Amino acid sequence: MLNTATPSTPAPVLPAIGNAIAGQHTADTLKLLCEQLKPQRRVVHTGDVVYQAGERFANLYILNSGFFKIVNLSIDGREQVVGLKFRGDWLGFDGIAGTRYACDAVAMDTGEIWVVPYVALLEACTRHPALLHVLHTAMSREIAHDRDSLMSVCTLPADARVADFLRHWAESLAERGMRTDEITLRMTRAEIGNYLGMTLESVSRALSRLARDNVIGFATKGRRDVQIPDVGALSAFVQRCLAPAPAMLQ
Amino acid sequence: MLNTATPSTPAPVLPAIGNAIAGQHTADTLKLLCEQLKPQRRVVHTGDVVYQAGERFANLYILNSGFFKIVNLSIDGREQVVGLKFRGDWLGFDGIAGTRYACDAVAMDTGEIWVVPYVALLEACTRHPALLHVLHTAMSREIAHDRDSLMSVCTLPADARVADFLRHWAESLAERGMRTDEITLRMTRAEIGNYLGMTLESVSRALSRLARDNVIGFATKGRRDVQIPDVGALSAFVQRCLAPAPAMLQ
DNA sequence: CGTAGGTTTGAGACTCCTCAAGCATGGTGG
DNA sequence: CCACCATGCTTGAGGAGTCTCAAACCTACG
Repeated sequence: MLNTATPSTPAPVLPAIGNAIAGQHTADTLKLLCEQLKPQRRVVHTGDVVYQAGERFANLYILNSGFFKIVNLSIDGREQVVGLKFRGDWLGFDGIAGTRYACDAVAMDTGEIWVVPYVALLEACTRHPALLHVLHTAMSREIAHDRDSLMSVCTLPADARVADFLRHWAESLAERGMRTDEITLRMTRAEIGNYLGMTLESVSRALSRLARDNVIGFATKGRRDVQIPDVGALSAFVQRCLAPAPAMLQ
Repeated sequence: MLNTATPSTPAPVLPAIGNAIAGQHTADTLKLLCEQLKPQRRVVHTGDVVYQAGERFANLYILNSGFFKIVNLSIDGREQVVGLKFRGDWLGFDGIAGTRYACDAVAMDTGEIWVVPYVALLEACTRHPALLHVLHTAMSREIAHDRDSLMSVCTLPADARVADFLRHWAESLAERGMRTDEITLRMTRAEIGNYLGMTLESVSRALSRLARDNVIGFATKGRRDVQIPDVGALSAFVQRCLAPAPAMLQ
């Protein structure tokens, strides 16, 4: 659980399938926010808690670099990873409604977050309406994505869920202009399984099958790094899982 | 699938376990919105589509009465109920980010919605900042609730999921000042199962078990109406499902 | 009164979980 | 430097839970 020396946000690199301006949108938005809000910057390391369930809500956080998980806790002690956040994402929306945060936000790597007091943000929005739309867009995206997660968990078998998880991860990186052909999962199998509603053993088996089918590859050393030569192959794998025996030997 | 003659929002009635001002918060918020926004009112009937995935985003909708489902659609044709909405809830947040709605919103009963053009809402917010906080609260609640749904699906066995679903439904009604001792499920078993990530048969079996354990009851005629004498019993049932064999016979 | 849609219940199949063992990796201290 | 340990990963065997398929029932409606 110690910090790796290298932060997880290398200089943006072209994604495998080249959209030359990939990541530009994220970068532009971040620039706007930084200029308008002059946020306090805070460096976090693996395991650092950005905010905690029950803590009084005051700030939103914008992720400039690093990688974070959102963990929901139930009264009876169940623990559930309900979200994963990358550069450009916001943290803390869950706190607006109840005056207290509803879950934990934990860094899974070294990174930098921008602290934005909610009241200061609202004030800035009156001066600069574009900010308000950026905020709403971020919340809207989160709502839409949470629904997609629910659909994945509800409609996909275990193997497809893992494939879809990797696909989404790769696409998130691509949107931010980062390379997707080899990604480093900074989550254990147990965390992935928790997020996807399955056991760590099932995650491991799913990954093994994906590797056997050459949909993904493993780096020479260790199995934390996953090679994704073709993101489309992951989508195809998902479809194959959904069609039990399509036109097998047609 | 025809409309029932009676709309689903009777005059607010005290909830089973009396919080004398239950529903007051919802009512107050709706009053504020109505006064400030003077929204266009629209009556909908069972099956009416409020908005559709792909349709150009322009409006948000506030639910004054009735009962609605949010349906996500995947490219490959999977269909997933990802949300249920009651009086006081908002519809359409998913459209803000992408300029188009990301899912379908469908009425499951006769009801009334208030149409609020997004740009008009923003304009009104500059004049009346309290509106902005109401909007953000609504979005925040939605985010928090979506996460709770994901946790339910990921961590609870089938029976507990159904119990938790009923508990949440009853609490939603209670918050709005409606009676919770006998509720009418306006969803088929298939829809419930889809929402909870299980088959209609499993839902049916779960309900039968809940009835056998006297956690719920069925009305004399038909099995659409569910009696919930004690919402706490549903929570207890969920806990019992989570503790496989706790202190069985000491 | 017949039909259609929704529900219940059963039996068998299949997926995924549980439990267990063995292996790999990386850090620590002798 | 290497033995040692902790942690995480993989794989197998067996079992629990859920799904699939099928039949029968019930209710509403024409």
